[in-house]
Amino acid sequence: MTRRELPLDPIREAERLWTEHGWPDSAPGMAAVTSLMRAHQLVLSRVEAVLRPLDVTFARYEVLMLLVFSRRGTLPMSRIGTRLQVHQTSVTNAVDRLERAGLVRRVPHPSDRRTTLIEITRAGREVADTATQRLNETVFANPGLTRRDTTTLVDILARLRRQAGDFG
Amino acid sequence: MTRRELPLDPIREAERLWTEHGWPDSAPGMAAVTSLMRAHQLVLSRVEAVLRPLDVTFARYEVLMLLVFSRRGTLPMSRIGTRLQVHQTSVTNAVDRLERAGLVRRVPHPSDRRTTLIEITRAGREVADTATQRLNETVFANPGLTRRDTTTLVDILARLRRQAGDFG
DNA sequence: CGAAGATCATAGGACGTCCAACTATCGGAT
DNA sequence: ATCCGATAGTTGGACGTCCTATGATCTTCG
Repeated sequence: MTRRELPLDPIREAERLWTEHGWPDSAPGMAAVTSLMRAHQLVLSRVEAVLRPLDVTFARYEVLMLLVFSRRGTLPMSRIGTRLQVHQTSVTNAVDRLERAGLVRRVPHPSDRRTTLIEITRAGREVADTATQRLNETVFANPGLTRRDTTTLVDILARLRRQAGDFG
Repeated sequence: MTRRELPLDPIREAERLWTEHGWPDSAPGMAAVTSLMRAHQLVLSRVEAVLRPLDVTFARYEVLMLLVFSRRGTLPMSRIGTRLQVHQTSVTNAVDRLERAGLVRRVPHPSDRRTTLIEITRAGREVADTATQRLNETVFANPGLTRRDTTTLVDILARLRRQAGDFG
């Protein structure tokens, strides 16, 4: 199907080249950034494959779960954006699709007419539950790493995120 | 500007909720997947900010570097796709834009009329050099992690990628 | 040698993300 | 009381990624 000539890790290759070309101090950082890009793609596609039959994407699944975990099953758009760390327009996009699919509903905020509240529907909760179950079973319970690597990864990325001003 | 109420790490929060809701075995995996998504976004936006003034994106930068590192400054489209682990259509897209910007050129393959060779231009090399220098200085030399964390991260993600069939 | 199968590249479409611009609405300062 | 800056959402556009389908070209094998 593909090539059999022992496919080396392209990122290790790049790191070697980086060092040889006189940028040894930047080689590890380059490798880290590149690894992150690839790993993200791989993991995302695994997740999307699981969600596809349910007609949701990971982005929309995250919105649903945020609503499921909220007290009243209701949140302002703005709150969704800050919690998920995505641009407001991405929230509008996700909510548009979720609403079209009948999984959430836009309702006016009682006191502030600028804000729109998003309310999860019965169908939305069902999709969220099914999706969670399948993701837990097929991906989260088996992310492709040992338990030890998994927690180390989470810790390191937490430091990276904090350092980037993500939360702390 | 935003809220001052000590913003906790949303991912730690989610992990806690996951455990409380009866999915303790999947909580670490969920946290890992989610962390990867966020970290990817953060790092990518840092990189794109550096490249924007040069009118290239990271995806196109990667194509340019692949060509820079190749013997003759020439590679078939298909080769670019497999090396960068992206879909063929993404390569077509990137090459279209690079060619429009005069950074690469499409030339016919001498013996196989199906394949198209991509050749980097003088201008392409200059952009690649400048971009590399700036990325090295501003991002790769300082990825937001200690050197130790950086190498650990690369190692863990390598295991993840191999496990997903990325190379090994 | 000729048909069937594999490979290469492109076109069109769906999605998510960001940015810039714009409209409403709120709220605080003068 | 009013004016002006901050905040909430939407719209339109640029990009990257994938998927499916399609047209050319090899390649392999009966």
